[in-house]
Formats: sequence, structure tokens, C-alpha cells
Amino acid sequence: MGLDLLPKVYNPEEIERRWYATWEERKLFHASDRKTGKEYSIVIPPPNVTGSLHMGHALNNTLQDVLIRYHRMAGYNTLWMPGMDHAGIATQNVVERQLKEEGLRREDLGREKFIERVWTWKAHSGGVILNQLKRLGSSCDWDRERFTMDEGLSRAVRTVFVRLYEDGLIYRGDYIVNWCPRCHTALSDLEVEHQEASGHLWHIRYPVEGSDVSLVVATTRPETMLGDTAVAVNPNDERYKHLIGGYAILPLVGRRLKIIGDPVVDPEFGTGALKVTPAHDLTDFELSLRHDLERVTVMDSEGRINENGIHFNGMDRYECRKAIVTELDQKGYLVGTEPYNVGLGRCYRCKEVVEPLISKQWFVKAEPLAREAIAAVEDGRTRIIPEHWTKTYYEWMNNIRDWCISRQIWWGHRIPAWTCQDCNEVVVSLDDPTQCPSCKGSHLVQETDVLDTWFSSALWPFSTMGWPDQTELLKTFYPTSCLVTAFDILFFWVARMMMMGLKFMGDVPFRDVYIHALVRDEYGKKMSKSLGNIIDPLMIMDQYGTDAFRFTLAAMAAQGRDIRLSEQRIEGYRNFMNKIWNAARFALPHVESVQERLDPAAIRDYPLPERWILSRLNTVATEVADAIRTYRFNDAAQSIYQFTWHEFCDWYIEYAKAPLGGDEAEAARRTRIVLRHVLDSLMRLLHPFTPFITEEIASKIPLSGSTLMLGPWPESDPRLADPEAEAQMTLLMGLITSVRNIRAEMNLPPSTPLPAMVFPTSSADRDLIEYNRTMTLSLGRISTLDVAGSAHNPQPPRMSATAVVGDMKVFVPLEGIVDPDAEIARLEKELAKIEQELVGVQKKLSNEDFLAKAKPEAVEKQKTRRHELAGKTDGLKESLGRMQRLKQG
RNA sequence: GGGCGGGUAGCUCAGCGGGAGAGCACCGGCCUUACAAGCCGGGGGUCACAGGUUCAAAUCCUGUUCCGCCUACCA
Repeated sequence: MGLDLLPKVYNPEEIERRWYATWEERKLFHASDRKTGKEYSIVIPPPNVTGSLHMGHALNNTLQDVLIRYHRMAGYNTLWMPGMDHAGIATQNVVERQLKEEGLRREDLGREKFIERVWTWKAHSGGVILNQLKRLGSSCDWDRERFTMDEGLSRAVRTVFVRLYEDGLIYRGDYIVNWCPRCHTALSDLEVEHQEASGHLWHIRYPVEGSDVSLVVATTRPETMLGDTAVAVNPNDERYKHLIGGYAILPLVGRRLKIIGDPVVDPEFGTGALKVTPAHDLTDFELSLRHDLERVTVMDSEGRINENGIHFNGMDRYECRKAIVTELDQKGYLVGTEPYNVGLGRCYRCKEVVEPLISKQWFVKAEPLAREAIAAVEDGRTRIIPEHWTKTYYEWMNNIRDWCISRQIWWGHRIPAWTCQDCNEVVVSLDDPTQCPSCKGSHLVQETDVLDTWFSSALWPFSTMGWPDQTELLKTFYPTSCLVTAFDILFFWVARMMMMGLKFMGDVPFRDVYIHALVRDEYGKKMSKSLGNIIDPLMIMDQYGTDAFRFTLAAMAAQGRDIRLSEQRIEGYRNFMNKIWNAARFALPHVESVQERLDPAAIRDYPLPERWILSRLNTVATEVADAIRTYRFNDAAQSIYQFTWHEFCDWYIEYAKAPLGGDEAEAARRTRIVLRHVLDSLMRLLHPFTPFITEEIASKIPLSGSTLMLGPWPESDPRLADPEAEAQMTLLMGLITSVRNIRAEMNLPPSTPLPAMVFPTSSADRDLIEYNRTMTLSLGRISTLDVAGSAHNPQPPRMSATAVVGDMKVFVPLEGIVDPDAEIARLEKELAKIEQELVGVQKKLSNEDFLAKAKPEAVEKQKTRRHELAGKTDGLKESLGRMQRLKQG
């Protein structure tokens, strides 16, 4: 002993680097693809190849790693499948920005060269996030890393596309879609972010043909009037219903507009008359279908007015808006302008305001797929946790609209469809066709669009495992055990994986979906670049260590609530790491010579504190495992924290110093064995949360093996459970605390030893104190402990401070030290508190309804409480009375 | 408009039918050699508001209010 096995200062950085390298070298993350019957698998939500680690990733991957590490330790064949997403628009934008710096556009390179350029970019700058995930300690099976654009996954994508097309679940057509004029592509409904902005509501007069009256319409986007082809009113609107069937004249343009009646028009809104622009508004597009209206497109793909826009041709949409309003005003068509908050849709990638435009796009018919996905959650094949998200899931699935999957960009899976230039036949095929199956011509031109990135993500749980081949991996690990994600991609990703998994694998992609919180800043704001409130996980890891960071995230990951991350909190858990480190520094020299494991069968006659700590450890181990399995990460973390710091360190180690340093060899040996066992188990319980520090410490513990990663997990052992020891220890700790409390209240320095006298009420309690006299003396800093026998009705010391522990009175003689007034005040305060509680309990117990209707154990509990409180009250009153008498005479 | 989550100690949050909890902050005392990133002790809350159900409500129900988020074709 005496030699430090661990350096005095805990240096996370060095330890983390060293252990991660060791794990990778030893291939400890690798899952076997042979089925054992006890499998556990998770597929990572693939981060974008352009991404770098943010708090969301940190939380998401920490939780996954906790689940993975726990199950691996508990003996499961465990797979954590890693990989990345090609992130179509995001990646293309990055590379285009690079080109721009060189004064180039992607068109200057051409499609092939551009894509080459993206691959080059990926090779050099892509995937930095993977190293960041390693920094976080993620124990992914890196040998199996996949990329959504790699060959295998591309084959899966094609296979799926072809099958869906053949099944009539993919179609192509001219529809109105969300168009991003900046990214030059269509977007799905989900890819549009809605936002409110202040704008105006313009009232414009449309003269009715053949009369001197006008219809006044209200619009927030006057520029679209250039494409108006009708005016709609509610068919029940008394003001206008007689006009239905007639025509209005479009100001400035002069086009005749049919006046139609349709229930979508809200008579209450604006003027009750709606200008209809089928080519630039979704509602209007749908009106055009119902009423067979002409669709006049007036904007091009850049958001500029086209040749249909009379003399506004060539203007930007916003420029045109101003010009139109001015001209309408000049010509007397503008009836009014009012401020109005308008809903704006923005591209989720570049934040540009999207424009509804009609174009030829590919769609997935979602409803039949959604039906299956709903059923799978309804019948419990997949559970969503926390449960309340199922409602949101159903809500969306039930109102699902067809999914626009084509994107007019270059980086992505090119749609496997060809058009015959000779006969216009469309060929969708797994292999590139060379001949038109219809006219046998050879002039086939492939579709230029690529697929929505989320199309390939939707296949991730099986495409990464080798599908369409029936691989061993797939047979072993599909369906996966759990998917861990934040709710923001519940629709984008989770819902679509459900649909595709059920369609192509015939089974759900995962048994559980665990939806975790969003990480916000300490004021509850979403972290974002524009707000400048981002906390960089890498800086946190540098500053506090990865383990402290991970533990913080886990400790704060309560279900159904967002995390407000504050550095203070992280600092607190950094201190916890330090505490663990120092506990190990104390323990290791004592246990280094231990050569035998704890024999649970042999502990019955071990000293009380040894039995107590083993029993508590056993309980905590069960609690932690339960909590992890039910995704209560915060409970697991709290449970270990509390046990480690306030039971193991504060009590057990303090107790253990005596036997370890004493001259009783047998006692020391026992304590060393128990200490080794508890320290080893603790490292195991902590390992899923704080993998690095635990490995480092465990590597110095004899008999603990070369790694914690492969377990075993400390399973519950009934031979260690000892409720009696726990109750007894609680009493002794109370006794010790009461003496410490008196010392502190009397303003005596902690180093002052005090004499104490206790009056146990049973011989069992008396024996308990006698057997544990040494510990009681040293932990309570008690000089002499006088245990009064109950037989000879002992007298308490004349001048003393009193405490009542359970039903046992404790006296600390303080002749000449204690200030009677102070002691009286202290006792009165304590008494008031206890009496108040006692009143509550007595009230309950005198309530007949309570006695008759409450559960018997509840009544019993109150009775026990009454007994304890009454005992305490008596003791305190007695002492108070004595003090008062002493004071007076 | 519809839906969801939340308002508990100064701060951040657990608890979600039977004794109001934790961490941080705060106050007092300690360099008791594993740890001052620590040790010992302590103070602090009509659990948003109003009703109801129950023997019993922070916890369940209803309403009000204030925050946050998701969703939607009021132009």
C-alpha cells in the first residue's frame, strides 16, 4: 500500500484516446452475424455526410451507446450498425458553394464531372462526424459501416423503386409541388418549414362582366393574379351566389374568369371571394381539378415572372408584387390594404421561400403503405416510447399525402426510368435497358431526376444488412431491437421506415422506437447557428471529459421532456467523475493483492456494513438494468450516482478505513474482498454511461479481466439481498448523524470528540450498537459510547443535548459546553416539526373511513409512523423539560 | 383551426394516488491525507389558479391562465 496505482490527477483525454484505440484494435464492437437466439440490434440514424457533431447527435448516440453497451455486457449478441447519409440537397449545396468560390456553377462541369467532384469532396472532407462519434465513445460495429450511396444500398434503392412501380405504388404526373427557387428542386411537404411573417392583405376589385358591379378579392400574393383563371365564392354565400356561373374580368390582364361556387371558400375570411390561381397555389390547384379550370403558369423555376406575365415578364416575384400593387392602385383596382400575418413556407435546407409550382414529378402512393404501418403499431409489433407519440404518429399516417420523391438535383440516386424517344414508352428497370420493350428502338433517355434522400433512408434498417440479398446478418438482426431518435424526424424517417420495412421485409423494422428529447440551451431555446447559442459538444468533451458529458446527457434524459443543458450541470458530473477516480485511488492499493472473488454464500456472518453495501449494490444493479431496459436513463443515472457517492463513498469507504488499516488480518481480508467486489461491480454498472474512466479503473482491479465491455453485467443475486442489514445500518447511520448534528448545532469543530449515551429500547438494538461500536465511535467521532441497559431504568446525563433516532434516545453530555437557551431553541424547533407530522398521522388514523377503505398496508404504515413519531416527541419533550428545569435552577 | 408537452426550493429538473425530493446556488463549521472538483451539518416550497373525484390529490378528472413545440389548403 501507499503506492498510487492511479495518477493523482484524472486526465480524461489521454484515457479516452487510449481506450478507444484498444477497443477498436481488439474488435470488441464487432457483432457476429450468426444467430445465438439472444440478439440485440440498433441501426444508427445515419448522420449527414456533411454533418458535424451537435448536441442532438451527442444525446442520440450516447443513449444508443448506453443501450448497446448494456446489452453487450448482459450477454447479447449486439450489433450497432453505423453509417452515413448522402444528404442530397445539403451535400450538393456544399459542393456548389465550393465551386462558386472558383467562379463555377455545376452546369459548367456537367452532371458526371459534378458528381465526381462530390465524391472527391466526400473522400477528403466528408464524414468528419464519424470520428466525432468515436470521440463520444460510440461502440459501433465500424467494420460494417455503410453509406446510402454505396453500391449495395444503391441496389436496394433501385430494387425498391422498381417493385413499387410495378405494384402501382409509384407514379409520375403533373402536380403542384413545393418548389425551391434557390435549390431548383421540388420538395416534399415535410421539407417545407412553416413560419409566420408580417405581410399585407390586399383587396382587389375584379369587375363582373356585363354589369357595373365588382367582386372584391383578398390576397396576400397579388403577383399571382397574373395566373388567375377563376374567382370562387361559397355556394351558400347570399352576397355572391347569384354571380356563380358568370364571369369576372381580370384587371391588367383582361382575362375572363369563371365565377365558381365551392365550399372551401370561407365566407368569413377577407371579402368572401377567392381569386383562383391553379398553377401557384395548392388550394387553387385542387379547385382547378374539381371545376376543370385552365392552369396558367406565370413563374419560372427561379421565381421570376415568365412570358405569361404580360409586361411584368422577367421581374422577380417580389419586385413584381410591388409593381402590380402600384399599378392596381393607379388604375383604381386596389380597394384596400391591411397588415396581415402570412404563413410562409421555407426550404428546410436553404431557408428560401418556396413557391408552389406545377411540374412533372414522381410520387409514392402512400396510403396503402401507411395502412400497414398503422396496423403494426396498433397491434404492438412496434412500440413507440414514450407512448404519447403514437397519437402523433397515427395522426400523420391517417392524413398522409402522396410523397413527392423526385428531386431536380444531381447528387443522389438517379431514378431508374427511361423514356423511349421513338414511342414515348416509359421503362422502369433494375438494369439499364438498351432497347425499348415496346418499339424495340434504342433511343432510351434516362430520367434526370434523383430520389429524395429520405427514400434511401427509409430502407436503412434492411439495406444496411445486405438486402435484397437474404444475408445471415439480416436473418440474425432484423427486425432491430430499438430505434433511438428525436421526434423531429418521426415523419421524415421513422414513419417511412415502417412503411418500407413492412412492404419489403414483411415485418416491422424495429420492435421499439425510443423518442428522446431535444437538447436546448439553458434558457430553453432551440440551439441554432442563427441564434448563436450552440454549445459545441467537442468543446465540452475537451473541457470536462467525455464520460462526464455522457453522464450528464443520460442523467438529464427524462422521458417526454426537453433537455436544457447548462455547463454547471456538466461541471457537477465532472466532479462525480473525479469522485469516482478518487474512490478508486483509495481502494486500489487495498485490493491489489486480492486473489479471490467474493463468495456470496459466505457472507452471512460478515460484519454489518459489508452485508449492507452488498445488499444495496444488489438492489442498485437491478434498478439500473430495469431503468435502462425501459429507457429511463435518468433514473439509472440517478440511482448509480446516489449509490456511488452517498452510500459507497460516504459510508462504506469511511467505514472500511478501520478494518483495512487495523491489525485484524481476517477482518481486513474480508473487507478487501468486499471492497474489490463492490468497486468492480460499480465500474460495470457505470460502464454503459462512462465507458472510459471505468475501463481505466477496472484495468487496475485484480480479477476484473482485460475489459468491461464484454461483461458480465452484475446480475441480481438473492444471496446478496439483506433487508435486515439495510434496516440495521439505517439505524446506525441515523445514530451517527444525530451526534454529528448535535456537534454542528453546538458550533463545535468536527474534530472535537464527544461522549454519547444511547437508550436502546430493545436488546436487539443494544446488541446492534455493541457489535458495531468501533464503527459508531469512529464515524461519529464519539469518545465514549455508553449503551444503557433497559433493565435498570437509567438516568440521562444532567446537562445534555438530545436526539431521537427511531425509538432510541441519544444523549450527548455537554456540561459546560451547551448553552441551555440554544439547546432549548433547537429542541423546540425539532419538536414543532415532528409534532406537526404527528398531528397529520393521528388525524388520518382517527378517520374511520381511512381505516375502513384504505389498503391495509397503508394503515399499517401510518401506525408504524405514529409509533415512531410519538416516541420521538416524548423523547424531545422529556429533554426539553429537563433543560427548562436546569435553566431555572 | 387541430394536436401534444410543460408550469414543483433562487436556478435546472426528478417524482405522477398514501411521510414534498435531487443537483447546482445559499448559510455555518472543517486542509478529519482517496477526493477543497472535497468532508460534516443546515436553511429554503399554500407542488400555476379554480372547481371536482377519493378515506387520501403535486399526483386522477374538468375548467382557466401562462409558456414551448408539432400540424393545417383562412386566400
